[in-house]
Amino acid sequence: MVRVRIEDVAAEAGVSMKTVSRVLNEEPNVSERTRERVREVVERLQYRPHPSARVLAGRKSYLVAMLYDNPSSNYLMEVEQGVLDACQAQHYNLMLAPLVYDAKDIVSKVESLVLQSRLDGVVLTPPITDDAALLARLDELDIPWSSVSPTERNRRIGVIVDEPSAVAEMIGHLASLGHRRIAHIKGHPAHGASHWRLAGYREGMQRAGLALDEALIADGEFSYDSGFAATNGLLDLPDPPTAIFAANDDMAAGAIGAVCERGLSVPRDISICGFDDTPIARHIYPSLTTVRQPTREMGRLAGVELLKAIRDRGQGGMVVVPYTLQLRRSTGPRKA
Amino acid sequence: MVRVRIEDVAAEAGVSMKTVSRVLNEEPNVSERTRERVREVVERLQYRPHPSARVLAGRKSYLVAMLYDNPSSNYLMEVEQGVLDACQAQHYNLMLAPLVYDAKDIVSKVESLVLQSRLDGVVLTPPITDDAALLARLDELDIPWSSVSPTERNRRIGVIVDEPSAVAEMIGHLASLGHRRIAHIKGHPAHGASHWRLAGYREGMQRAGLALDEALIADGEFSYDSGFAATNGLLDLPDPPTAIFAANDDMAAGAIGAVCERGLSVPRDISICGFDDTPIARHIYPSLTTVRQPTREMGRLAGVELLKAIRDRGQGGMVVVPYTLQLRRSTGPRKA
DNA sequence: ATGAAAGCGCTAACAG
DNA sequence: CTGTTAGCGCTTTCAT
Repeated sequence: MVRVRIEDVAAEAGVSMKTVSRVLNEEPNVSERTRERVREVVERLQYRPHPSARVLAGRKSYLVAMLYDNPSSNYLMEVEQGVLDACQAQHYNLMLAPLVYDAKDIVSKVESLVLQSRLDGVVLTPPITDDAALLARLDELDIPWSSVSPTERNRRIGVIVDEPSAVAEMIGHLASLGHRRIAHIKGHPAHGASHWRLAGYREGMQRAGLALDEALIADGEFSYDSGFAATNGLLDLPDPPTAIFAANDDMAAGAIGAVCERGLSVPRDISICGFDDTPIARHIYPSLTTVRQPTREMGRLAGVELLKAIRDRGQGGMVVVPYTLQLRRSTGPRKA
Repeated sequence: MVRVRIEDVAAEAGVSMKTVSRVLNEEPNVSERTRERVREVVERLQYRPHPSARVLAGRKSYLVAMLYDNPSSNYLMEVEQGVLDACQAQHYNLMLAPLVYDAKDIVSKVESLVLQSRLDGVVLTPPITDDAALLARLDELDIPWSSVSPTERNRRIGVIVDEPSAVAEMIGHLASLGHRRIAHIKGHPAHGASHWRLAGYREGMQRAGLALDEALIADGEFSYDSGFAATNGLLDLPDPPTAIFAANDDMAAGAIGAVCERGLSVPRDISICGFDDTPIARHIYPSLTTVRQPTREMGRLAGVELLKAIRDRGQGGMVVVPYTLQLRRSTGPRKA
């Protein structure tokens, strides 16, 4: 089994190398008949261009990187799979770039990464999506970038879900179960998602006509432990909440842990809900009511939009994907 | 910022391109003085070889693939990170190759992958580790391969933990808590791990001097749902177990769900333990007693051993890494 | 121990 | 619309 080269295809199709190259790269100036013939030969010979030769000769690297901070979160790994889906479909390579989000030298780190590896573009994930200096530098270098769930929603290219509406709807669900004292455990302050989820909480409370008690808004940082601690604080309040909306599933899991630890029961004594629909949501007891974001699909779309922009600056945009409320067993009617 | 090429280094050091190349690739036939001088210039100019040029000109691809079946398991993503650690450290690229494990055409699929992408080697994960036909073909093609937790432990290159001992120790722990009727939920039959964990269960029971009741050995397939179903079966037994060892954490989570569903309590009414120490183990209530495998480290070592073999056939071997018992809250004394 | 020349397989720039 | 020529930056081969 010896490798088929572009020359072989050209000979077989009775055209020049360059014509084959044009067909492969969907460049203009090839007649439809020739195009067809070349495609047929490519298919028959199972020809695949040699990636390194392509990169070396051309000005594109066919390489994009995904920049991320927390390498072991479930969420990120789902996104990664999605980005990978998009890249593989278009024969791009994906480079994983774990970054310690230390604002000090992040710009220069990314800069050398981009230059050294000749990246064609980058996918940004929270909270790196919100580093203004980095975004500015990428623009200067003319490197297309695409963001997953950036805080600034009108930022050119990327994917978002309408988080405030999702949360407001979730609060509405709790209200419809009779809850009036609904608490919120906030996410990590550096993540834009925390901001939008809090906004959705406020809006949901208002829409449901419920009083906003600042004592019911607790600090968290997206981790299990922070959800656990925040819940203990809430339960110690003189007039504790009957429902808690945690800004993500990990914190909701922590909340359930804290409630169970006190010998209370979810949802009988208190309802808990989260956000993300990570695998854990189905695997804890009781199963978690949460907002489902199509995480993998979001990664894929972020990749697709980025590749559009790479092919043609000016293409690619901000895609809004739908969320869904996953009503499971951790929420129920307010205790009589 | 223009790219430094090997020519620039050569000129600066007053030698030929080829000499620089020799130093870079640690080839012989360069005097120590020259070597030093070249290294100094490389450092000063911050020179990095262009990966594509290297691949195109040479016979190595600097590319290894990780073959896997189930793309969304926590376990696999940890392993992947580890393999990535090893690759990045040695400037190799990692290609992710999700494969539908359908024994029929897996050999030819892998074959074309290896040939088309010119892989220098592959990392295999369960259950692909155990496909004899595939292993034979890789050997024929002279492609080095490294396995993570293969069933056959004397298979040349890879990483394992001593699973039978780990499980036997866990059973010993349960026995020391007074449990005598200890059940086991088996893993997926196609995975070698299932075999070893069952063996460890039998051995542990024997060592503890406990009777082996085949009715207490239930089928599972590593999923939450299969653990849930198996547990329901066990609890319906005329003389149900007081402790359950599930072959992985997901099934243990399912077991806890099934127990809670019946209004029973873990560990008061029944003890549950798992295997793997995935993130879920700390995030469910009660937190899960389990066997910790250093998953990411295992991926890294599989990568390291593979790269040794790539550099020099005959190098690389089977590494045994230590396990640890993570005693948490899901196991306790047998109910009086 | 070192170097010169000839590609690797493709695309860019320029001709027709 | 199509083809020719000259590299991309490195490693290989073969001299010296």
